[in-house]
Amino acid sequence: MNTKQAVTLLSAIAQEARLDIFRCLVQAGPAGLSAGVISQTLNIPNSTLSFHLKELSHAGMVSAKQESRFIYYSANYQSMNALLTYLTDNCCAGQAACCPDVQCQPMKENE
Amino acid sequence: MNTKQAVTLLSAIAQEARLDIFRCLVQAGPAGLSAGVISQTLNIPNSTLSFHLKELSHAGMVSAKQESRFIYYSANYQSMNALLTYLTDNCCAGQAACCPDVQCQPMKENE
DNA sequence: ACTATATTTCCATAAATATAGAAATATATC
DNA sequence: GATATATTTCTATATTTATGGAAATATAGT
Repeated sequence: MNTKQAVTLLSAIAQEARLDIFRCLVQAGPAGLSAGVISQTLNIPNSTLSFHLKELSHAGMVSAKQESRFIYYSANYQSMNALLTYLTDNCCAGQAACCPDVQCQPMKENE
Repeated sequence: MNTKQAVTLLSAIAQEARLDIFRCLVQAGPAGLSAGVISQTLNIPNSTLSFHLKELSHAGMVSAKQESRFIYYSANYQSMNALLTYLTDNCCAGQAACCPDVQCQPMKENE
């Protein structure tokens, strides 16, 4: 991971519609969601959604998989993880007193 | 943390100059660096740097502390951590098979 | 090949963002 | 109060990004 790559990934999710889309997909798990379902869930017009999905997948933040007429989009967890690692690498000048223990949290019932 | 707040933080670092600045500060630790040192280190003109520092601090990604003629900027680790947590919350539909163990890594000698 | 559904591309417009020189402001020292 | 240093604000310009309707493309079933 280098600065440019990280900026590409960050830019992809640094936008309200796309962050919503991304988080939807993160929570949906590896199976992903079709474009239509995302459009309905988040109330985003098709053409706008398509633009954002293209941005996300071009950046490598989500993956697309065609299945008959549907295209299933899913979060690219590898990219997400690489990005998080990049941001926290070597932090705090060795003081190790400032970083969280970020780990995958299984979804809770009430969320 | 909500979508808008997260987008604000992400937008702050989703830009090459600002990501460089931010990582510089992350690695510098809580003491931070003065604007002048950052300017020289990264070779960014004063006015441009000032613009980016304002973006970063306005977003809450860095903190500023005046000390005599100097202004010391430091990474806001709390914001960083909240952001990372927000991105990984409830991920993978409970499969818990996709997330990293992101933790503060003390700086290694050769870096 | 006709029809329905899913998604994307095209397009024009609107809005936000990045850049850096020059001038202004703030603080410190003599 | 004059001078030097640190940083910001002002300004204009250039560039990138977001939006959504309409048309186009792709896939599937009849």
